[in-house]
Amino acid sequence: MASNFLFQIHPTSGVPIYRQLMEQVQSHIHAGRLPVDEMLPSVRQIAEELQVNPMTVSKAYSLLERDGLIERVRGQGMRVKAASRAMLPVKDRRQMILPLLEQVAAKAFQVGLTREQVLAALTPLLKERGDE
Amino acid sequence: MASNFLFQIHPTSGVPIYRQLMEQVQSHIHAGRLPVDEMLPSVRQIAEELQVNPMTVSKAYSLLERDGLIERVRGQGMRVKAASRAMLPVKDRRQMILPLLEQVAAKAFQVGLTREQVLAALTPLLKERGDE
DNA sequence: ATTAGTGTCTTATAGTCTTAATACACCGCT
DNA sequence: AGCGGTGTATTAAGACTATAAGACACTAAT
Repeated sequence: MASNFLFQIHPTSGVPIYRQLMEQVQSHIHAGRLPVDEMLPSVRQIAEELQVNPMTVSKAYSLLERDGLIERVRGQGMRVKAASRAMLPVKDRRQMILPLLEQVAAKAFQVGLTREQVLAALTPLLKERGDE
Repeated sequence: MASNFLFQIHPTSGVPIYRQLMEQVQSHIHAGRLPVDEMLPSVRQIAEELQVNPMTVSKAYSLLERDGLIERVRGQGMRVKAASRAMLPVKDRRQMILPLLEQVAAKAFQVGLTREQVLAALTPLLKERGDE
């Protein structure tokens, strides 16, 4: 029940489920929300919660292992790899959100919204810096 | 050669090409960049410029016609439909960028960036309000 | 030893996305 | 009538995505 807040799928986005999962695991690791040596939620657990096929989750895990972010512990599950540079400095974490921000800029231009209008719409959506 | 700046495809995003095209046409119409009765770039023209199959472009156009945004003029091409509420008020155009902004908020939280850090990264990407 | 829990492999099925090459009906113009 | 321009239908193929049901090797705990 721990991964309730960790993952969520947008079925209408067009982005494959396994890729959405990969991105989110990666983000959580780099944000320090999934510390090194922490065990990830099991394949079947995520599959159950998100109402998704276990093999789809397994695919995301396999690719993350291939990328060196997590490692497989036989009979136990997946673990955040020590070698993975978890908890990156702010500068690098900013890098991770940049593509999305560029997308926002492009969309704002297409829709014809000014800088101020975009910022005014975004600001209330961002958390005030409560926990951690 | 007119559609050079109107459309651009992100091949790595995972989002189907025809859906990227649909979104951008829709944005351009609602921003007033494609006025009512304006003829859209031809299927073959877009296909050539984006190095994409004509049927993929046609699929986007067909779905946009089904949605009532554009209409087919036999032997000529596609035209921005009069009934389509082009040039929406700011309030409605803001609505169109909202899902993307929510995505930013979620990602910012995952990556562990504060509100100020996100705004500081986004601001320079947004155009200063030059033309139109 | 048994049980329940890991991730993964296998086989099969279905659907979506994209490309390719051809062909058609239509329009505007010469 | 002919030409070049519209969008679209057709057929075929290939790659990718997701699901289903079953099986396997392994581990931890009882």
